[in-house]
Amino acid sequence: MSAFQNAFESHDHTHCADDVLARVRVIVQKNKLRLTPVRQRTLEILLESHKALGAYEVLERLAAEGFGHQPPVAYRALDYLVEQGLAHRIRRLNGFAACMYPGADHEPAFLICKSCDKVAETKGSAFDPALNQAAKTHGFHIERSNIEAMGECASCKGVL
Amino acid sequence: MSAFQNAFESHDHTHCADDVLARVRVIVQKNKLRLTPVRQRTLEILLESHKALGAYEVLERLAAEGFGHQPPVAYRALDYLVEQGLAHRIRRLNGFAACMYPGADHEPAFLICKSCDKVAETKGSAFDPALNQAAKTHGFHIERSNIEAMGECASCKGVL
DNA sequence: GGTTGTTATGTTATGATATAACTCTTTAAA
DNA sequence: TTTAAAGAGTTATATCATAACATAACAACC
Repeated sequence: MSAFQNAFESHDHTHCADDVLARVRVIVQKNKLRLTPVRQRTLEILLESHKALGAYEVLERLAAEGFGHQPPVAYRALDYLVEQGLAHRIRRLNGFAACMYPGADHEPAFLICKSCDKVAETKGSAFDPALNQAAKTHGFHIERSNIEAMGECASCKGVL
Repeated sequence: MSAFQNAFESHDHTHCADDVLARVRVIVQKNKLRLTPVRQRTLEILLESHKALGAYEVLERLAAEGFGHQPPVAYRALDYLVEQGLAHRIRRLNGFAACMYPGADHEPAFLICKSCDKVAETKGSAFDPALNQAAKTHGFHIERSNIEAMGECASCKGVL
């Protein structure tokens, strides 16, 4: 089973973000997470776009809204969200993006458009089969994995 | 077709590294690459271990051997190797590792052991099927992709 | 073989990303 | 209502990466 949140197509983004937030609320209840104001707001900021934001971009926003002004404020909130599976780190961009499938327990994979900078996440539940096979054969135990694919989205291809 | 250079198992590493270097020499000839002293030495340094090295670690080594002392010296050599497919960037570790399959035109995937810090590369030629499928369906054109899996290797599992 | 455009190497300086270490506050639980 | 733990804020600094510029080496052409 697989799903794909097409960040690249135009869509009702308010609905899209609200939907994620609603699912997050359920998880927060269920797992008794402490989604404090900074953390909640950080998640909302990530959800405003399908782009990966740098910690300092997030910090700027938080500071402007009356939260702390120093890097650890943003990093801590972001790290917490990542730990809880509510956000992902996009290494290639030194950035963070909200998880589009919170609670789904998946190994995230991303399509990153080099032109519009947006990031789409797929919810494939499993590790890459080839890598998984190689790992099994050699006794390597995979704990986490992630895939980042660079390229160009349909909209941007059309435009160029 | 798939292959796996098991960095985690004990092996004749001199042979392992020499073998890669031999294949690199062929590629250099064929593609008329300019594998200058800094670049060659940088590659050799990466090949000394199966670990990903930070640019500043490489720089220290280069500087000690009479090359330049400033960050761009290392970054340029490393970037060149990456561009030519002779090395890979391991984002998760902010590091670089020699490519174990130079010339094979593959989408690299890595197993990274959290205990011993070594990195093994698989040579699966293609993109992850699930992601590739999602991309196709939505008109996204993947140019490059990479997979990084964290976990623990067989040797380390045994030790712990 | 010298001129010339290109690539490579080195420098200084700075930008961007990330964390350590500590203080005060809030929260939850005894 | 005290108290231990978690959170949020601070200052300072570590780590990773690149911009911009000067000099040297190379190769290709007349």
